[in-house]
Amino acid sequence: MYPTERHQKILDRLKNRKSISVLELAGELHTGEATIRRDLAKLANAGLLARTHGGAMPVNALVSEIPLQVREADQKTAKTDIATLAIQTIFDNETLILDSSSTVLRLVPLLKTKTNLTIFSNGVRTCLMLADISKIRVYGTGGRLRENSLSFVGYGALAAIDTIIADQCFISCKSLSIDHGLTDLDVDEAELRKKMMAKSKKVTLLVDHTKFNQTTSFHIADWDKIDRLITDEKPNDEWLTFLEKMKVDVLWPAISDF
Amino acid sequence: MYPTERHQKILDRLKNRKSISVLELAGELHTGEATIRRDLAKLANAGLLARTHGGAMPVNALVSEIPLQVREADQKTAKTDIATLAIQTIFDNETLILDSSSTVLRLVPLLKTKTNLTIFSNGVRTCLMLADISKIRVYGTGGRLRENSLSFVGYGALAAIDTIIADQCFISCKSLSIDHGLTDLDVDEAELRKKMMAKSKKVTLLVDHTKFNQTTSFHIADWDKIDRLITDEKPNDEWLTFLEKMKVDVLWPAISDF
DNA sequence: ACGTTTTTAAACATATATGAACATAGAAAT
DNA sequence: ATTTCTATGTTCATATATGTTTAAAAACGT
Repeated sequence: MYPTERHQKILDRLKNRKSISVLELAGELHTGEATIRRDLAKLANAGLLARTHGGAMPVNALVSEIPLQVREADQKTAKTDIATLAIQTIFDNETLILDSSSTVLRLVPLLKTKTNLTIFSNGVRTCLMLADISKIRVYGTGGRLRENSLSFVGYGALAAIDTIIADQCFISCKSLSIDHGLTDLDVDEAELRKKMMAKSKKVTLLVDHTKFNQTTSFHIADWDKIDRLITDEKPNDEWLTFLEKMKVDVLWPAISDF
Repeated sequence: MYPTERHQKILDRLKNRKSISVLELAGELHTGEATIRRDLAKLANAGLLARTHGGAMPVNALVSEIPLQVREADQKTAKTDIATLAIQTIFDNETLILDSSSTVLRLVPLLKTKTNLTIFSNGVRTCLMLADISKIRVYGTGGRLRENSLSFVGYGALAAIDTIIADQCFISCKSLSIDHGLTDLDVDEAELRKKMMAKSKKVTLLVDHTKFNQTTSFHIADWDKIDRLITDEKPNDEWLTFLEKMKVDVLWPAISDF
């Protein structure tokens, strides 16, 4: 049996179930566990299913994004580290664009240390948190509301971003790859981030280390669009060399240990 | 069973309950207490439930996250009465505009009884509550965020409303007067409501009885722009005569006592 | 306020799952 | 026929998940 044929069978089996195990698949498809794991890794990478320990779950948006939220909760300190570095790159009187990601959201409380900021965001939670800081002018993009991420996307959001020019934008994404650049699971979010970057003089990417060397369905940008990358762990030498070549400034917490 | 799958089950179980205990979950899901505690910690960390001693409570995360303002607390039954009447004027497949007022907000939970609605709103809380009802397409206007009302106003909001045509709009206001029509305390909110009315085939005003015979600074509209008025008490004869002359349909709760 | 009981979170132990490295076999290309 | 490539299996160090124990914290009854 060819891999592609098996991939299809795996997806078929998963369609009618809420989950399936590696062992189960290995048995039914008469192949080894390693093979199944490799298959699942590919399918998960393509966004066709969600990997779990011991098996996989279908990615019916509803089901899949919740576990992702949970997984993200683990990275709590990572995101705080990132935010602490990021706040140092922001200056008084700037106009910023913030995306709707939870990583960027962590930056919001720290913004109260700056004065006279103007901030645009498509994140409902981001806007809500910013509303507490009265000295910041906050603009929401509006647009279609994505329920699971509580963010505005689509034509309305794109049009809103189109009307402005920002000094900086801070964005995150689901996955990073040297070959494929930044990618995301949602086409609307990807489009919007593309626009955000285009309308900003400087682009900073905030991502924790778990996002490296992964690819998801929708392309956001290539590395030449990124000015600065802030993460929670020192990237490996391959990445550092690559990022230097692409003229991306890289910041991670250890850098302050000198 | 995988952690992610169990997380989902925990959330499912919690959906229909006011609380659930660790022991109960451990029993039903055939796993140890420690595991459940670890799960709950993660889910709570992700904001998907609230931890209690011995168990967990559902946290309608989106809504409860926002402290309900004092304004919303009083006139509670009045606004519920109004919402109950208003929902009967809404039909499946309609496109609605809702303003950001707390009176109109009370209408949102009742919208789940309708199908295929498309809703535009400038209220952040309105959008958040609507996000819970997955079968509704929700569009936020975006614009400058007014902190105290958590609503979007200004050019961005006006431009967003300008792009649409709605079947109905539901708006409220600070004060009503026979001579001066509808008025509000905020110039931006007034402008926006004017635009909302202009872009709707039918305009319904939701106001409790305390708003009658008052005037505030900014003019929203005269009575000829209003198609229907829903309130919580029968207006006096002067008002009834006037509203009849202006061809405004008036609804109040007593009307259903027949 | 006090002591008792329950609940919790951290530390540890164990079992299972994972991905990387390597090896092998068969298919495709030369 | 030989080489190259791909798919698969095997092994192993590591990561993850769960259960168990224990000390501290919180809730409770008196």
